[in-house]
Amino acid sequence: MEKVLFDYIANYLTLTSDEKQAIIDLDIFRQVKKGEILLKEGQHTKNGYFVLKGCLRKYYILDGIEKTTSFYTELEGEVPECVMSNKPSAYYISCLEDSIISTSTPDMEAEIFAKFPKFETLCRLLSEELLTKSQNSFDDFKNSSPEQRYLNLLATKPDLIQRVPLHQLASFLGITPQSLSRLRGRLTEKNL
Amino acid sequence: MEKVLFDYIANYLTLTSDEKQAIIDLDIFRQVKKGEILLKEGQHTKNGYFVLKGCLRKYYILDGIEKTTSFYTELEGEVPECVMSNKPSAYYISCLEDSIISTSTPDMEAEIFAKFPKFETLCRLLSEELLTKSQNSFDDFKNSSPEQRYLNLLATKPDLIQRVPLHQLASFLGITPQSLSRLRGRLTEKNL
DNA sequence: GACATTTATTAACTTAAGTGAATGAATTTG
DNA sequence: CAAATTCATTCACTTAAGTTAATAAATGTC
Repeated sequence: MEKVLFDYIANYLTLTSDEKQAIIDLDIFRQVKKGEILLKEGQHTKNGYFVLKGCLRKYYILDGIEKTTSFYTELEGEVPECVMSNKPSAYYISCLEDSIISTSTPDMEAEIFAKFPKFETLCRLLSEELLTKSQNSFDDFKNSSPEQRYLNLLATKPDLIQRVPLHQLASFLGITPQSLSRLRGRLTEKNL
Repeated sequence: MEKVLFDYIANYLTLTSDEKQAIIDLDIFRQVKKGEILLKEGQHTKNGYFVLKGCLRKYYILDGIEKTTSFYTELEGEVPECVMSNKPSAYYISCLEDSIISTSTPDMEAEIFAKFPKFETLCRLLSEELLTKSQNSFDDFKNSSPEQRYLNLLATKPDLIQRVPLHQLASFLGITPQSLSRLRGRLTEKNL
């Protein structure tokens, strides 16, 4: 798994073997079993999550209904809001497939930034890029209909539709499972 | 305007007078007149924008229709995607009110990070916080109906509804101007 | 001040999403 | 393997959003 992570980092900057060793020494890799819940509503974790293999899901429970808003697959992840804010988490993060993830905490970051300032640059670049992507996705979401969102997902992340239960995809697309089912019916009818 | 900016920064870290002077020396403040377009679709700006006073608007033109996806008011702003990606901009940024903004470029950042590493920490913290906020807003958007979104906006940013034309608010809320008008009619009828 | 443009609303009609309920298939679990 | 749970689909019905068009008010411009 080190290789997967280092290849990813190599897109942003070059690490010396010292620096790589410092990351390995942090002992950040963790195996997670399908179904395990990493974060629950009301909890105060300090862990950020980054997926090396597998898939995590972020969801809220509103009026007793699960509302999935994100999936994290290979080379994706997030730092939960509660890590930054000290407020209890408003949502859950669970594991959809047996996964290997890396976890980090603000303390670990502070420690490694002090030793290797380069890592702070890395984190800055990553969060700037993620911010831009998040804003882009949000704009696209606002500018498109449920059908366009589904087709867009099909075009950009076809694997998700295979890996993930459809009713979870539905709330990810901002609609109900019934609507998604109907929408797919309409589409396959059109493309006979 | 320096004071406004420095007070904002003070929420994240403490600056020495040397560091403040370095910012002033960058000469980043700029007056923008209502109606001015700061960024057009197809352009390749290197400028990020941060509003000290006034209001900017981000919009796309799709099928000849303006789709507003963001407003930036006091102490808000963004670094356009084209700054990061070298791709031409997919959207416009225009000025809704006579405004005072600060602009920055990656070159300016590199220069000041080299002199004062603290500024890189500031930028990391800011983009991490903005990322969390962006993800939060996106989640809320997915989890709510147009009516809930409008009511939420009314509760959290009542000033926007005064400052901004309603048809621009509509696409910001992910609906058409007609739907927003109807929705408001429904609401005022309920609350007689 | 007259004219053009922008903005907001309203209405009639179409389309699609939400809701509640039922069903069967697939998957999980004891 | 049987029972329970989860998952996907379908249906009938309700609600609301999209669309097209018309109108009037507000705003900006020569």
